[in-house]
Amino acid sequence: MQLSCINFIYICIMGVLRKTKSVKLLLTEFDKKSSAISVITLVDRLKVEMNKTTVYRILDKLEDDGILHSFLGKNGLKWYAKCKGCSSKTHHDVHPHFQCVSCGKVDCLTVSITIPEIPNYKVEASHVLLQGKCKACIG
Amino acid sequence: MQLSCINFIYICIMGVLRKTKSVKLLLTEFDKKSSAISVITLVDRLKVEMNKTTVYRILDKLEDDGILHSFLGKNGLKWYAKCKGCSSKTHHDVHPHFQCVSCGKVDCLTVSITIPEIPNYKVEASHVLLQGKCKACIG
DNA sequence: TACATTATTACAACTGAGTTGCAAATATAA
DNA sequence: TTATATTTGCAACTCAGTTGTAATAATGTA
Repeated sequence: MQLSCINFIYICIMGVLRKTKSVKLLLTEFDKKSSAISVITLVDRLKVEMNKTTVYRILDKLEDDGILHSFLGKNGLKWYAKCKGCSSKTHHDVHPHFQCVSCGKVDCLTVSITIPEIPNYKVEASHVLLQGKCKACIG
Repeated sequence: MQLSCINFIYICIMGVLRKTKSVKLLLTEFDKKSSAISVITLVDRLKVEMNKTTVYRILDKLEDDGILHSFLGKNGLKWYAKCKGCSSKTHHDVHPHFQCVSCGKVDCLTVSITIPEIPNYKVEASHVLLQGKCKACIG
């Protein structure tokens, strides 16, 4: 059973993040969709309910608290998705992301990509963005 | 023996790219350094010699002609590096890039990273950005 | 419930990378 | 040298993301 964001936030220790109307609305967006959402989409979708600054600041805090993780899409735009098993201390979401060139959708992939040992370099983090066609767009 | 950019450009078929003073200056920058250079660095370094619009437009053309390839760094900023064995038709430079968190330097890595087959996804391109410490910053 | 404290929000103004339109300048071909 | 096509500088713009501040709302405590 996957815990919804809304439920999760009521259970987990959220640091100093308050249960405001804006926070709840934002989390509801991530409950609706399992795939990632770009910040510009969120700002546009919630423009009636809240200011774009609020969106940016809440997303930033939710990431700090290990509820969401962020990454950059193919144009350098920021995306967010739900974390699975992250804490505020460590983000375990170092997984690849897939962006469909047809419909633009971005998914978190569960496959793990092996980064080989590279002489003279000490690799500490990896960002893998794959592009191609998603299931719906292949047919 | 590695051909310098300046020499390379005189030999290769460059489409409709003209040998202007600005093009030569830009290519000289890539001859000086073997690692990648960010656009903002280039714009700043060449601000006396040319307009930033010129920098952006020349880089764009050099990429089209397979002389340079571009990718996004950790902040979504654009970087360029010399291509090795690319033509204007196909860019072979689908290699990982490494960005040092200490000094900010970005290198093209020669290692190849295997992207596994992913069910329901047709992967067409991959962007891999590794972060950590480079040789100079490990010690 | 009421109050004090602290976090959050809206708003407007800003930053900075990257883009666009256009007239003037320059490279190339004839 | 001239005609043609490309390139350049400039200014103004776009747009994602940030910052300061005053007002507002959530939380803890009495």
